[in-house]
Amino acid sequence: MLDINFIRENPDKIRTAIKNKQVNLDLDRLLEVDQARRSLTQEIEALRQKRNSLSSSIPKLKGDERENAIQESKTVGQALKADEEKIQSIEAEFKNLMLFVPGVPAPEVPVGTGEKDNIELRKWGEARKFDFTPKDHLELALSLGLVNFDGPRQYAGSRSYALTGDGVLLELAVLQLALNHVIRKGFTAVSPPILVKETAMQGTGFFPLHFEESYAIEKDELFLTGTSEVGLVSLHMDQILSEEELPIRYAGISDCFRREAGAAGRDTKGLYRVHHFQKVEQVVICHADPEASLKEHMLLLQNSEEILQALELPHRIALACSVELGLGQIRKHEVETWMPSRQTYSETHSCSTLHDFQARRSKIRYKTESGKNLHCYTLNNTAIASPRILIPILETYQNKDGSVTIPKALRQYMNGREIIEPKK
RNA sequence: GGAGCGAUGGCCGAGCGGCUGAAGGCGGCGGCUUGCUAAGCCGUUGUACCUGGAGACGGGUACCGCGGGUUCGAAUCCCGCUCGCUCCGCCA
Repeated sequence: MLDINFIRENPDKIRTAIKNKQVNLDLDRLLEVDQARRSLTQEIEALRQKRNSLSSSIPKLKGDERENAIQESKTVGQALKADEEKIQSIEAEFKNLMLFVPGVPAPEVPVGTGEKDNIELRKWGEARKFDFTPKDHLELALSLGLVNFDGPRQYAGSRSYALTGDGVLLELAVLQLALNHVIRKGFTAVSPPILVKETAMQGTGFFPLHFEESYAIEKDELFLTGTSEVGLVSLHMDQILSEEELPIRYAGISDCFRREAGAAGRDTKGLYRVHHFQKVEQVVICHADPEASLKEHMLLLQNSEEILQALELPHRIALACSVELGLGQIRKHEVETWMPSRQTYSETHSCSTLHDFQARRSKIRYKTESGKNLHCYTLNNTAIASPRILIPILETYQNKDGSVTIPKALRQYMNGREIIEPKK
């Protein structure tokens, strides 16, 4: 959600954002409703003022004067009731439209219509050259006994899987590596609720637009979060923080659930696109300052790169173009890790700046030294997500005999082991 | 799941139809005091929106968990919901 004052004063910026992000929103209608809402509010407040002054005079009056005042107040009350009913629908429409106003992309964000317009900023590492025919992660994982698809498919449906044996340990290892890495950077570990109310989904910007992406527990009116970002940001919902608390840096760890509603039939094989995964997520709540926010953004990006470097996985950083940005995102960097079987860099991390988009929805503010309450800025980035990250690990670290060498950084979390051998 | 109790400002806590944006205390801030001194005294102290003003600041409206109702008038009465606590039951 954006500041309505900003929207009123900068309709052109919003219009451009709507166009470049390809958002479906009638801005003129919003401005119209805003105008109607304001003038009706003024009318209502004038009526209330009248009623209040009558009410306070009534106890002091006697006889006819008192009766007249009561009658007049009744009349005012009726007019008020009519106006209040009228404003209800206006207010509802206004609130709904406000939920669809996009954040304005940062100046450096390229205008684009698809992934092809993202700008590659840098690459790290060299894609491994194999002197044998490499297997893909699916073949490797199956032959090493790291995963079971056949069973889960029957009782859990498509895109389901069970990690087994060393697959479980490998997943725990990457999660621990990432979590410890960001904890060392001063982030506070949090394992937040993943079953949340609609208010948290709306507050973080996932609802109403991406309602179809989440699993709903209808019976209890709860939703499964697709990222711990929801739980972490919502931790401070409706709060006025003190300035000294900022920036707040969290390392969330949680199961993540995604319906992949718009991706039917895409990436159905293997561990790339699944409904349920584990993720260590970085979330920052900082001052309402674009510069400070940018610094935090770069810090988040750096953390993720360092984790991939610790794993010695080749990757690249791309600046997402306008249409690739989510509704609230101001800027986003994709971190893409080289996946040998796909012969391409594929997204494993996503680093976003949202300015006050989430904080306004979630009512997260802080009090400045001068006593003003400002909405915080929020940011987030993946630290690691599994099992997707297992794809480049298995494929990159595979050996000719079908075994997989465990990356050095993970060995301390794998009982010091160096290799995963095929089952006999 | 059953029974009961509760939700008031940053915190504690009074109010239980008009005099209450809300007593009192704590905390915070400003000032005074400097022989009650890790203290005393005085003042001040919420949030949002509308509106006037360059600003300082002023006017108005709303908010006593949330939403509705009764009433000329609701923190106070009624209904629904949410959350918390206690007891019973069930249970990782």
